[in-house]
Amino acid sequence: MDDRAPLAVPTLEMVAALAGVSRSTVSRVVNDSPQVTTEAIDAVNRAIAELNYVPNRAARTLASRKTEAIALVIPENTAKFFADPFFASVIQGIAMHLSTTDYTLSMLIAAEADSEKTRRYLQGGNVDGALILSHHSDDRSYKSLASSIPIVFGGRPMSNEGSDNYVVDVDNIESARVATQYLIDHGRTRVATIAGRQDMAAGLDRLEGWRKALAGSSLPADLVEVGDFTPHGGATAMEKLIARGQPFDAVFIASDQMASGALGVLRAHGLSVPGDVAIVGFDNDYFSTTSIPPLTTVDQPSVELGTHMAEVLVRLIGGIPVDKVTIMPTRLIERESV
Amino acid sequence: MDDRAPLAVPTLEMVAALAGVSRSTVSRVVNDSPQVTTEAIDAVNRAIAELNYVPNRAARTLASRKTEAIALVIPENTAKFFADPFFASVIQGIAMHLSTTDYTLSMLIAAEADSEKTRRYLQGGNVDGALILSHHSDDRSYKSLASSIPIVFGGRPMSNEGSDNYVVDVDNIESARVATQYLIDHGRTRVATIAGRQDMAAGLDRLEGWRKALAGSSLPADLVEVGDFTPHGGATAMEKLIARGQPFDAVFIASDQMASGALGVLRAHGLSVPGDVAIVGFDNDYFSTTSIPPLTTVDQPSVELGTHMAEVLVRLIGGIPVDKVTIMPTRLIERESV
DNA sequence: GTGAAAGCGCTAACAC
DNA sequence: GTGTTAGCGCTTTCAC
Repeated sequence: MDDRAPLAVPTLEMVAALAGVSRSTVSRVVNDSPQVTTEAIDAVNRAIAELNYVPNRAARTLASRKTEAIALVIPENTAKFFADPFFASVIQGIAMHLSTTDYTLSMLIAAEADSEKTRRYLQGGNVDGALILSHHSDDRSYKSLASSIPIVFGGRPMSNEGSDNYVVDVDNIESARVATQYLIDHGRTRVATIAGRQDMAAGLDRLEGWRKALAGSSLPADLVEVGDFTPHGGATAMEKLIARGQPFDAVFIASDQMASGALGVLRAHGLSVPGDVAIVGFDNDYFSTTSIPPLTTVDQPSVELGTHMAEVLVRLIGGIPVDKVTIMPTRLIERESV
Repeated sequence: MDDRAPLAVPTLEMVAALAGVSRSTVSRVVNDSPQVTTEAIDAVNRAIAELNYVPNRAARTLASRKTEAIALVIPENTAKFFADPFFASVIQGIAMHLSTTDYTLSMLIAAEADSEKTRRYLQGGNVDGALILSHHSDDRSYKSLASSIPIVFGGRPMSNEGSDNYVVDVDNIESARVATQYLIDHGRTRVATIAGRQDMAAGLDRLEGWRKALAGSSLPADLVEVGDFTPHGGATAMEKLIARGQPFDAVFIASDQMASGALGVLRAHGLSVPGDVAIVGFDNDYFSTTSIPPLTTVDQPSVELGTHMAEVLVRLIGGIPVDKVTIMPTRLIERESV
């Protein structure tokens, strides 16, 4: 109507004027301060509605020193696994949970080249806290950050000496042990493994679990090939395993994605599952349900892992006490590959 | 060393003092203003390094009215497809590209319940622009936003009447037509389709392409079942297709994820691929390369789609002219399912 | 319970 | 080329 003030973004001051109160009062109402009279609240809310007022986040952040933002740091090498259903689900869980709060989610692909940039961003008062997704060896730099800003790790950091971090994880060692033991309990005596990347905790720990199970049954633990958690990596690892020429009747594969690649190779070599080779995977992603045969695998609550990470961080920021370490439960899903 | 000023975050003012210049000059250096003497630049940079100064983003945003932030809006219904390799790749492309710029990526899961919240966020001066990922019918609300903030759509909006939007997409109709024609050219005469969700443009358009090819060859176009782009949906659709009792010797499936589910059903029914039924999928995700048999499919440059979306938006924000519509090329990958 | 006043840390005219 | 001066829109003591 009035073209002279075309896109005037309403400010708190305008709301105050319209409501007939001071800016402080408007601010109090907006921030749910308890000590404001009902009348004032009503007047202000009416004015807010009428003006279609939206608080300016930058101004708020500047004045309050709170950003209401959380960073999701994904190391570049991990970003390549974006398509991995496990990671995707974790991220989805994080995003979904945060969308129910007032926090904003900033996604950061941390270039390994200049971790400086990431550190600056995190320390530059851009966010109230950070979620750091599972990654490899050089996570020491992030750990140091924890002293200046709340941080929650998804998957234990590689360098876990201090173990003074907040982390949400599953018990990879025990889960892998159980999975391997399952194979042994089903009469398999030559149990190989396709391990995950050895520069990631999950890769390391699942291999460790496999070793433990074998050691406990005094079975040889020599058949190990390392993959990279991708289908292609799984296929390559399986090729190598077969090329060794040593017989095996079972394989514990550290991720269903790798299993998807491995299964194809097995079939190409005329090896049947579970007839010739029994398989147990890890993740319980959709591949494991649609594969031929459906995969016996270790289920981990991926979405919940994300949800919980977000929850822990939000509490941490809010000064509410939380457990440093949360281990989410896994369970073996029995299907037809064993 | 000096415990009396423990965590004093350095400000621009401190840098100015240390460098012996005014705050304006520091600001100019930080913002790469051309008209500053080399000496001044050096002095400032030295001070910045010494103090480990990081500009406060909120203050900057407040003063300059630029946020240097971009929102990635993912409609809640789309968020469920987070694990879909196609979406994951697009997001990865976006994030990777943005990480090379100064822009920050805010991920927003847009709850359908209150799209108000999303709109407010986008209009509240929190971001300089927004990327909106492919979604369903009620995208009209977002389109109206385009007048107040630069917006780029990934995948054409459903309600494309005005077509006055910036969009990055592939030609789904033509790609599907080519895929279907390929089946026909290989002698198949009863070509069915498993379509994608009909409340998404990609679902609609790929079905349309299939129809076109069939019409062009005067073959019947009656065998269509609708899936939801997930493996499970693909399996269900295939079950229905088979349950019809009408013979078919080929199926164009609107996504490789659905094909993964469908393939299992085919096998369960003792139908061989491509012997009994030829299959062409869509996406060229990793499933198509590891499946048995490897899938002939339509490749779309998913990561590049994301990269390009980000590029277009950044230009748009910068006031640099860009094409409204970008259609990225697809190509048929011939493998062994036909 | 409410208002006044003083910034939060930075950018952006405008002078010099 | 560089400094001065105003704010950007909000929160937050501190009085009243």
